[in-house]
Amino acid sequence: MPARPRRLTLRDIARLAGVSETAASFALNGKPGVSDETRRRILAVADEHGWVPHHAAKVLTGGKSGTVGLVIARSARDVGSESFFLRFMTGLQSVLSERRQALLLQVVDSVEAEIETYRTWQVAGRVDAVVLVDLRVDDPRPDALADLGLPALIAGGPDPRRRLPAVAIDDREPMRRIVTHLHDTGHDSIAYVCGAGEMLHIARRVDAFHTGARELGMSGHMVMSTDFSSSSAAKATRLLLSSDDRPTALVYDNEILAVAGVGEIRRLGLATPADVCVVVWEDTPIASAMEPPLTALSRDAFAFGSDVATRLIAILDGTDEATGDTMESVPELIERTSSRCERTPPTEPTEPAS
Amino acid sequence: MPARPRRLTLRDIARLAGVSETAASFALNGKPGVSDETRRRILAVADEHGWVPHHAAKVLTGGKSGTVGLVIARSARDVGSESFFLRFMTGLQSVLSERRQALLLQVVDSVEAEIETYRTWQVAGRVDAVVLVDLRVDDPRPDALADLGLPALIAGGPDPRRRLPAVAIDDREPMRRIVTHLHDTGHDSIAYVCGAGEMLHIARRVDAFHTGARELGMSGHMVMSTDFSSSSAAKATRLLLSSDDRPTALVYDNEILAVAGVGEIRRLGLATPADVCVVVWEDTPIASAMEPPLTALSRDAFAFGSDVATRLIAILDGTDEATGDTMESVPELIERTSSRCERTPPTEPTEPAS
DNA sequence: GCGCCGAACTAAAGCGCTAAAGTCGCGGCG
DNA sequence: CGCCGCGACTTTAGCGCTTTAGTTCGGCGC
Repeated sequence: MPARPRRLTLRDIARLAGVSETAASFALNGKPGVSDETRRRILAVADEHGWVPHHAAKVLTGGKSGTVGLVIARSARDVGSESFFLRFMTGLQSVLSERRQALLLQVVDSVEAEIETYRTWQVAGRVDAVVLVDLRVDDPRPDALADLGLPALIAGGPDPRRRLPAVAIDDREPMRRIVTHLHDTGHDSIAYVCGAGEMLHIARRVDAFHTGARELGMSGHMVMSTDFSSSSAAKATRLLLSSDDRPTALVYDNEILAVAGVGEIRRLGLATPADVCVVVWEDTPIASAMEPPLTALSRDAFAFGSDVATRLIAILDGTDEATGDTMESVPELIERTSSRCERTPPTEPTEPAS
Repeated sequence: MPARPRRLTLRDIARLAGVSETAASFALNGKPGVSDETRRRILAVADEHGWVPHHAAKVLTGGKSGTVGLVIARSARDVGSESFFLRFMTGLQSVLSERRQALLLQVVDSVEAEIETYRTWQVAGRVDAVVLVDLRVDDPRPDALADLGLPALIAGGPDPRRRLPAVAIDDREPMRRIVTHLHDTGHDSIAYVCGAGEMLHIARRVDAFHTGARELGMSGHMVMSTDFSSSSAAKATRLLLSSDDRPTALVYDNEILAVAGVGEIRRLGLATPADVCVVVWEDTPIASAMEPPLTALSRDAFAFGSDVATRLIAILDGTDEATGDTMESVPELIERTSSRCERTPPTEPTEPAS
């Protein structure tokens, strides 16, 4: 077996084209200083040999690393449960790939480890920017990143302290729509089975849920927080439905919870939508294929990912002032059978009992 | 705002510790050539200032890039549908993170673009190795990678031409078990709704499906290939069940197809498992939470990912001869209600009609 | 004919690190 | 007593690229 030939360097290309390294560098980077004729020749040689600049060398000489970082702080086995995240990442990638930006991925198990990863990446020059996901209540990460001076964009904020820009998601309006929809179809007591309460977006949804129900004068509005697992969704459902004045509609945070919930409802001898209506906060193929098909909030995770990537690239290019938030469009509520019940629509608002 | 201080270099650390750069380098890399005393001092200084070597510089001086590449060649919007992939990636990451290996991710839309990405990564020195997924029938990638000389490990092979090592998955045995299970519970005509037929693993499953059914003397065994979408799964189901001698059991390739299938079965006025039994090739929370709960093949995608990562690291360390295949353990078939039918078990094998 | 200018190049330095090749002092040995 | 060898360093070169400071040379004005 012949020794693998040393990889081609700029020097080789320059020699082959009969010019200096500098000339070759100018030509290949589209800088002035070489005649068109020479430039063409150099490019031809480089192309012919399939030359690609050595990444490390380029970075070392002040170049950008061409890499965006993403670290996920969840217990590793949990990450894979819902499809939102993968769809989001794919959307991110679709834009990044086009711009020849790579995605550096890391899964860690705590927010502290995540911050440490950012520091290391920053100091080692591994990434040009990072995307921050899963913002928590009282999250130390935006501050940490701002202090580090590592360009960052929050996916799903906004940052309560406004130190980092965000592609924000409005969780309140969709929740308001869901609650209104349920109210308009005759429900007076509803419940929300949500994920981990320390997530900022969950906290916002919970708040909007209560506020919305209260404003519409509903008599019951309960929230049960789960750990995003099927079993705890089933348990929450059982608890909620076993009370005497049980809610007539349940809102689930994602497809995993909803599937578990619907199963549990059936097991309790109740029917959907006749006895209990169901709404899911995520429209996946699962939602529409279930029996009955589930009313769902149709968020476009892929588009969200590409929006984040697009904004991030603008920030890196300096064409975005890297401050302030952009807002994702409010998702549509796709009404399906699971919330099509025969309750009498609310009559004229009755005088409150008090 | 004070100008951000220049990042600390090895030179700074060396100066602060009162030694030469080389001494510092030796100390920080655990190489001989410095006294314990000096080494301690250097380490203390580096630690105190939170020094981390500049990645690009390290790579440039012959170091490994500390990065593993993964490129996914699917139409971007398709990637997010099934959970297997994300769980696999998380498993990968869990091991890689521990070893401070980063994962470089790229989504492209064709196998050709994928090969081009490998070439660029290789020449630019961006990755030390890559993981190859979604092997196709007549896949050009293993050969391309072998020719490039870029260390690679196939997740889910084996490579038909044996040019690359693989962490192989046995698709035949699980399929044999599924078919046998169905046969033993009294089915004589079964069908398999699979994904894209050009995938190598799908081709193997299809083959095992037919072979198994034939060996057990079943009178019907049909296969319908889909594009992994809900709608085409529903269509396949409809077609299969509308024939006069319709199959009494359906096998689906993943949770998306199964959910769509079960919905369609119900829409056709048939019941599961009474009229049609269902088995899914993937046990997710969805499978167990559905009504009825689905009999499913319990593959551990997370463990698969970590096995791949472990083997890859061994290859990079040179502790693995980087040839030959390791085999994932055969997944268990979790029997649930969806395949618990009341058909009479097969009597003594009857004489073939011929 | 001479100086000057700009275009088209080249030489050399430097990014942050590693590694091969010194240097220096000291104990041991014939 | 001179020399060898060795441990503990330092000096120097070099990884592949960019960039700053030259260098050359042809043309142009006067």
